[in-house]
Parts: sequence; C-alpha cells; structure tokens
Amino acid sequence: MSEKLMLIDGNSIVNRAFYGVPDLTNRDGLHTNAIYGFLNIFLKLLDEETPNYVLVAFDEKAPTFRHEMYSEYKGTRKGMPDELAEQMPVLKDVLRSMQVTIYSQPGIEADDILGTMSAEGKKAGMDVTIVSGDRDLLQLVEDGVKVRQPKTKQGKTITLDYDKSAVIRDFHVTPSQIIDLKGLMGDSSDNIPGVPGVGEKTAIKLLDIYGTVEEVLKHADEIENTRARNNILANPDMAKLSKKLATIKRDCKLDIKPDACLVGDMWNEEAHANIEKLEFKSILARFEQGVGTTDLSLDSLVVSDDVSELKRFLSGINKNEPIAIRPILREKGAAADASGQMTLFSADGASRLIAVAIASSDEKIGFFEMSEKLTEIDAVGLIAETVKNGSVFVANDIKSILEFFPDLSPEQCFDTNIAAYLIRPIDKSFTEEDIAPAYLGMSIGTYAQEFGKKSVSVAIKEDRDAFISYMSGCALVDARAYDYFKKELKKQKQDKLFYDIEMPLVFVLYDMESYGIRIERDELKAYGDRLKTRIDELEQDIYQNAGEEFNINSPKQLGVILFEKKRLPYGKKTKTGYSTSAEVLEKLRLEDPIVEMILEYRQLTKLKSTYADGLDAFIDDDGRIRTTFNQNVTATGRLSSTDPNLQNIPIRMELGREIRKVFIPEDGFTFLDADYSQIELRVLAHMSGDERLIEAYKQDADIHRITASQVFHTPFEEVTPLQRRNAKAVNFGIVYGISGFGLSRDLDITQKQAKQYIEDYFATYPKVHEFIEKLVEEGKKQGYVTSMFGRRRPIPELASKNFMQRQFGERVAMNSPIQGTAADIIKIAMINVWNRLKKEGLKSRLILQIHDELLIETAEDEIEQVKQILSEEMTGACELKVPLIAEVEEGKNWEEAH
DNA sequence: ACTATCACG
DNA sequence: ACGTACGTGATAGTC
Repeated sequence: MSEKLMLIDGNSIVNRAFYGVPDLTNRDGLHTNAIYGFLNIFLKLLDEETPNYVLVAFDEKAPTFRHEMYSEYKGTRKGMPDELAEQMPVLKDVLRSMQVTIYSQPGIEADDILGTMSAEGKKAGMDVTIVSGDRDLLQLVEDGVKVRQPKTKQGKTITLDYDKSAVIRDFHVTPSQIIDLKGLMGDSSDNIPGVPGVGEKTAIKLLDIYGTVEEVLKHADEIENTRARNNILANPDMAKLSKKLATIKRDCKLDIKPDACLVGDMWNEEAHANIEKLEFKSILARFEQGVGTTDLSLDSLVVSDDVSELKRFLSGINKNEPIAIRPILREKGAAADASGQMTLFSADGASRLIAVAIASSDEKIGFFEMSEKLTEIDAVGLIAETVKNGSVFVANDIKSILEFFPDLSPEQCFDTNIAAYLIRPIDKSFTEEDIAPAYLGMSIGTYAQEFGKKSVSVAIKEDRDAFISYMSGCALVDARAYDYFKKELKKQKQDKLFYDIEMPLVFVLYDMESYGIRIERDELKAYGDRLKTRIDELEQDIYQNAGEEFNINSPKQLGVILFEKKRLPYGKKTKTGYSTSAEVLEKLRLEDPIVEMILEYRQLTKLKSTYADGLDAFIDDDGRIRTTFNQNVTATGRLSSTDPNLQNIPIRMELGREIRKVFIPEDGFTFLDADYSQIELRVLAHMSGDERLIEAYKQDADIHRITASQVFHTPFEEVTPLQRRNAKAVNFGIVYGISGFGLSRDLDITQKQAKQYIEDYFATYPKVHEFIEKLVEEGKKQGYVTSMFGRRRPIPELASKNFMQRQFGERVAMNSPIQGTAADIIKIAMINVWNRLKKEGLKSRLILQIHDELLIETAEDEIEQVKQILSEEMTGACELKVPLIAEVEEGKNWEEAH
C-alpha cells in the first residue's frame, strides 16, 4: 500500500473551529475553543486516514510595517479577533509537542505551501489528503489527491470528501476548472473581482463549452448571450488577472520535503502536560489508554458459534463483573433470498437474534453467532443467567432489546445511551460511535463508513472480519463506558435520576409501546372520507376564486396568488419569500374571501394527511397503533413520540378533536385519563418559594384569574375576561423565559405595555423574579442549569458572542429547570403507577403519556381501584410546597376521557 | 437535505 | 440595530 500524506490548512481549520465551537476557557482564563475544535478535527481525521506523513501549514503573520499592504491585498478579510489570536501560539506549541510538523514561510501563502507539497507528495507516489474548509483548495484535486472539508452540523463535525467526481457533482466544473470559474465569476471573500455581470450560472455554461478562461476569451465574440459577451469583451484583463489570483502555486521553493513530515510519538509526556493545562479531558483520555488505543486490540477476541464456547466465555468472566452486550438483530421486513424467492425475515413480526458481541469490564471480548450449535434461546438464557448471578447488564438502548431479555429488572441494567444523554442531553446521538470519541478517547469508526448502507445480515456475510471487529468494538466501548459513566453520573449528582427514574422508566416505556392503543379503523377511514369531500369542494372554490389552478400546498405558489396576483398586503416575509402562515392569513380574512377558504383548506389537509391517512398507515394487524417513546431526544428531559407521534393528536379545534373518538379501549376495558393541573406553574411556585404564588395555589381556584386579580389589583370577582387572558399569557411567558417582545406578540400589544405587565407581575411575585434571575446567573457561571432532581441542561449559548444567541440562552436557563422538573415528576408518577398496577395484579395498563397527561386502558372491573391509584401516585409523585393536583376522567374513547 | 407550516404540551 | 417567546414531530414542497 502506498504511503499517505495528510496536508492541513491550519488557518482554515482553526477558523472553522473558533466559530464552530462554543466559547471555552481554561482556569487561567485562556480561550481554548479554537484549539479544542482544531484538535478534535485533527485527531478524528488522523484516525480515519492513518497517514504516515502529516504537515500543518499556516500563513506567515505579516510584519507590522507591511500590514497596510497586506490588508489591502487581502481586501475584505479582517484581522482575527483577540480571542482567536491568543490561541494561535498555544495551538502551535501543542502541535509541536505532539511532534507534528508545522510549517510557514515568509512571503508564501499557506495555500501555495499546500499546493507545492501536494504536487511533491504525488510525485513521490504518496496518497495525498488535503484538509481545508476553503473551497479554493478544490483546484488541487486530482488522481491520488483528495480534499476533505470539515463542517459543523448541529454540533457534530462531518467531513465532505472531494475527489474529482465529487467536485464535478457539486460545482459542475472539473477541479482544474475551479480557477477558470473564479476567473469569470470572481470571489468576493477572497477579493477576486472576476468579470462584472458574470455570475456562477453563466460561468459554468461558458466553461462547459470552452473549457478555460483563455478559450473563452479567444471565442468571446461567439458567445450567444449578449450581456455576457459584451461584459467579457470589455474586460478580458479582469478575467485573466482574476484567474491568476485564484491559482494556487505548486512550484514554490520550500525548505521542506514531504518525507520530512513523518508522524512521531504524539502521546508523549510533554504533549500530555500541554493538554492537561488546556483541560481537554476527552483528549487526555487518549494518553491514559496509551498509544495503541485507537486500534482496538481485539487480539483476545473469542469468535464462535458454539454454545459450549459461549458457556466457557461467560464463566471465564469474574463473578459480578459487568457484561456489555451488543446484540445484532436481523432487520424486520421482507427480502429476496438467493433464488429470488420472497421471504419474510420475521413472519410473526418478532425480531430475531443473528449474533451477539459481549465484553466485560476486564476486557474479555467475544462474538457469538447463532447457529445449529448455538440457538437464540441458549444465548439469551446464558446471558440472563450471568446477570442473575450478579453481573450488571450493560447495553446501549436497552428498550430496543428488552424483548429478548424479559426477566431483566432495572436494578440489573445500565443503559449507556441514556447515561450519555443525561450527561449531555443537547447532543443528537448517543451510540457507541458517539461515546467512544467523546468520553473514552477511542475511535471505532462508523458503521456507515465501514459498511455503507448494507444491512447487518449482508455485512456479516460480505465483510465478516470488519463486522466482527466493529460489533465487538461496540461491546468494548459499552463496557468501558459503564465504568466512566457510573462515576461521572455520581460526580454530577445525576446518579439517582439515572437509577431511580430513567432506568425504571425504560421498562415502563417498553410496556407502553408493546401494548399500543386500539383504533377504530373504519371510523378513521370514514373521517378521512368526510375530509376529502370538503377538501375537494374547497379546492374548486379556491381555483375559481383565483382564476387559475395552482398548488395550494405550495407556500411559494400561494404567495404569488395572494400577494402578486391579488395584491393583498403582505405581512411578514420569510427567507424564501412571503409568509403565508395562519398568523398572517388571519389578518387578511376580511380582505378577500379566498383567505377564509385557504385557512379551512389548510386545516383540513393537515388533518387528512397527518392524522387520517398518517395514522392509518401505522395500524397493526391487531388493530392497534404502537408508537415509539424516545427517552433521549429532548434537551429538557421530556419524552418524545415518533412513528407515529401520539403526543400531538388534535384537541384544540372541534373538527380535529373528533379524531380522538377513534382511539378506543379493548373490549371489556375503558379509558381513564389523568391530567396534571398547571404542573409547570406549580413547579415554579415551589422552586421560587414565592409565598404569594404558593398561597394562590393553596386556594385551589382558577389560577390565571387569581394572577389577574393580584397583578392588576382587582377583586377576584371583578376580573374581566381580558384581564384573565392577559394574566394567562404572562404566566405562560414566565415559564417560557419571559421577554417583552414575545408577550407583546402573543397579546398583540405594544412592547411597552408588555414590559409593564411583566414588571407588575414581578412586583406581585418578587421571589419569582429573584428565582429566574438566579437561574440565568447560575447558567452563565456553570454552563448549565439543573432541575429539582438534578437533571442537567447545558446552555453553551450563554457564552456566545452573539447577542441573540445569548438572549436565547437566558430564556432557556429560565425555562429548562421548570419544564425539566415537571418532566421528572411525571416520570416518577408513571413508574409508580406502573408498579402499583403490577403489584396489585391488575389487567389495566398505562398506554400513553402526553407530557402532563397519562392514559390508562382500564379493565371495567378495576375502574375505582385504578382511579385511586392514578390520583394517589400522580399527586404523591413528589412533595411540593403547593398541592400537586391530577384530574382523572373516564370515557369510552380518548375524546370523551379528556 | 432544507424550509414552511401546523399539530400537541 | 438587532429580531426571539419554551419543548417537540410529520408532511409537503423545493432544491
């Protein structure tokens, strides 16, 4: 295999890191975010590429006396901010200590260093990878030279890889034509003028025909488009100059050669000390693991398909040693076998186990495949037995494999996915692939990278060794993560939340998902048909009124009809055009009859597509719908529901509410629906300790009315409906993290008036004011806020340099502890209700949670008992300074019960 | 894959 | 001068 050279555009990556990573400082007050981001990207790519030679190129800083010239040449590019400038020398020191070659040369730009090194590397027969966020560098792509662009997307870094075909795909020109492209269209960020009046579209078209700037100029008089022709004929020198400016040199005289960039011992003592000073915990972990950790040493891996081997393996693990399990499940659904015969993988809908990777904390690792010598029942039984004998069952996403291990209990389990979620709930994913680099200093690659879109049953056949290694790596990550997370959760005081709430909840949710909820299919269909009839009528009326047919569902086309053809006054605009939201249309109701029709059309099509048709597609053969309750999605600790979402079934509007009538209990059962009354405001009263608000809740009367009475100094009996509405909006505002603007918009009043309301509110409930101010302060100081039960919500936005972002961070700091505590409380209630139903041997079951509401499918002969349980367990979920009230109702369908 | 819209708490 | 109420997920259209 040929040798690999990795060339890094230092300035480009460090810039990207600085703007992509939230503000970090170490205890000396040194900003470290750019260094941190750089090292993470650097190490990730190093793991992926495993190059033999590495070079990081930087621009030589311009001497002071040349500064004027320099900045003129660089045009619009401004000097870097101080927070970044101070990190540059530190970063270079760290890299130097890691024995990474860094290079810059006076008078030569980093781009030209990269261009020259890449040419020399290629000449020496090396595979070259250039790492840069800068598009300019794409011109260097050729056979044997690729460019990787790191990008931050939703907090995660992904890299876009460019070879020749990828460049053509994304830019419609070949790599070598990039400079011709810039020659014609210019590049404002680099101060390259280009030809005036020639944009991207024209440039691409011309290059497609003529190939290069020179050829375009030669045939300028043949250009069909008059405007383009005249512009080019008038400015031939601009094109030539621009191309020259855009061209990266590949023949600079450098004092370095590729083979001098050999990768040395990165993980040495000096580097360790440097990184320790910077307080990069996740990177430090790499040192502790030693040099070889990125290559998982799976030498001791046991691979077998024999039950006796599995037995021996498990008995070789020390007693009580935790075992991490990574089951490989055959995907559900149908597929064609070799003979083209269609077979159902799991005829009964049940999943099947193909194999299981197992790792213990003391790093014994095995991969066991089901076979004639090892049945699923044997494997599952042996694992269950090991757990019964005292080993903790560690896995990532235990709910998804609980069907295989029906006898497990929460105390025996540790879910690494949920642990990682509690530690950083704002991340998007918590699999082994995410945990390994973030917390363990390991890298196990990604499934997609290794196996693409192959299903597990295909990958295990076609890439057997890699597959075994990947899955065993996952099990090992889980085993190590157990040790790390167990300590970390305790340190963060989230261990109780984890063990007493989240882990037991896994079992509750599994049960709820399995039961599902019964749907009256025919009624749902009839409902959909009723909608269809009316939608068709509306559609015709709208076309008639508009005088033409168009796609009413397209905001773009609708905008043209309303605001251009009909010239209705447009309110807001979105990035892409006119806003046609209900909020805007409401205000146009009287302007034109079409508006009313569109509003109704919108409402009906929403109901039909999302609910009538949408839900129908999820009805199982037994007439029930089974949602998935996600326990690791929200930043605040709430659950979410997907496929389908049963937490947003209509209720506010009469017509939508009808849908709830098709949600019905099984024969012999009824629905009991229990709703917390004002849980978030009660939590606020408790957490703030405001005496007046607490007293208000003790009265057990209409809370918005009490608020109105107190804030507006009006006797309770005399509160007007408007006053009540205003007070209600303020109450909501407080919970959302109040802002004058938000309240003014909600109530359609001036910001000044809104501000006055807020002030009056705070004057009435001073401790509420104090409380939310303290939350913001705490958030700024710690970087996170917590719920009553210790649940964390990190708020990096509070450290943002952007005012808007910071403002958002403040609202989040006020809202999250309240929403989070309410979420904690109902989770406790769910667990306690579930346990009581089990303990008392009842047939009734919890089937849905909608944030402050529980739906129980209740056996007819258990109604009174379950009512009692619900009321007791919801009210008693925790002790607050105000009563926690739950209202329980019965009904023969969900609409009636709520 | 992203945007606009709208359903819920 | 800026331009936002908090937390979600599904659908359709557009690129």
